[in-house]
Amino acid sequence: MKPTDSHEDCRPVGEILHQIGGKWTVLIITRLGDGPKRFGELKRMVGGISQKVLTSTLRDLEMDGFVTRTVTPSIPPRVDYELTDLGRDLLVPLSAIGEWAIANRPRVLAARRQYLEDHPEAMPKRAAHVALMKQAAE
Amino acid sequence: MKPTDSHEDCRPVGEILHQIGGKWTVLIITRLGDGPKRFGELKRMVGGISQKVLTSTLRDLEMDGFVTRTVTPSIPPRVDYELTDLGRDLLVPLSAIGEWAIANRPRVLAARRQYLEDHPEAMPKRAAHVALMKQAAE
DNA sequence: AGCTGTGGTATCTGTTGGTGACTGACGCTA
DNA sequence: TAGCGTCAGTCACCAACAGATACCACAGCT
Repeated sequence: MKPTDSHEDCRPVGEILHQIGGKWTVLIITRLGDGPKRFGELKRMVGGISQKVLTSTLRDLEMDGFVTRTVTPSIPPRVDYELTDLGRDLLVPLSAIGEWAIANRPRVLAARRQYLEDHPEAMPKRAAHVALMKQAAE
Repeated sequence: MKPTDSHEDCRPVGEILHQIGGKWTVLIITRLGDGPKRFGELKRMVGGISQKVLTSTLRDLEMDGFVTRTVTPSIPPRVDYELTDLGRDLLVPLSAIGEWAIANRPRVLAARRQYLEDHPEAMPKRAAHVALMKQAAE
């Protein structure tokens, strides 16, 4: 089987999913789904994100054409972020997968517990796993 | 310090999307959608992935309960990977977002070109952006 | 001996994301 | 009038992680 053909169908998927797979991206896009938001507003809504990371994530989303950035040069300055048509378009499959994640998280957590029972030596190395395991513990 | 309640709806989404947002995860899951595959078979089908990354990605997917790993201790050893029910379940929203990515990649690429025109000084810092820009250039 | 094909590990580097300090013009307040 | 907080960032530094390169053990074939 030739890698190249089927390959080309899937590369862009990987690329774009890699983009939106950033740690905070989904949170931000779904928050913006309710309407335009200011920078600090987003920061408070998301909770736990640093300014630097929020800034760069929003820059990326702006670069990809998912959000617009509107600056009002007042004192204090005001910056509004809003989803573009493309962003709202993305919101559809994104929230679909979001609902899937919410609905199936127990299954994933159960699978993790199971895995650790079956492979007791498998120390979870990745932080994300540890985080999920803590969720599983409660 | 809990910022918001709606927060809790979205954390799991971020976590799971971060997992499947790995560079190769989507490729692998969609390949496995056609049926069980052997390690080397997957490696050839995906094309360009290193063994280590394929191994660890499959480990993660196994840990999350998306694939099963069946070892036949022959010489040479044989390892088969197959989607679980949970994995096939995930395949549905995942391929939805996959189709979105394929359909909308031109829009994203156009947005990137536009952004670089509007902000000529904005050298893309992230490697993923550079990769996409190269795609945009051709 | 040397090669291929099997699945996987050891090591190293580039990227991501996180922390804390700093900006600059203003408004509150004590 | 000196200090503190708001707002939307930037900068320097750093730990953690993802992913690429190289290697391993085993068997069969030539």
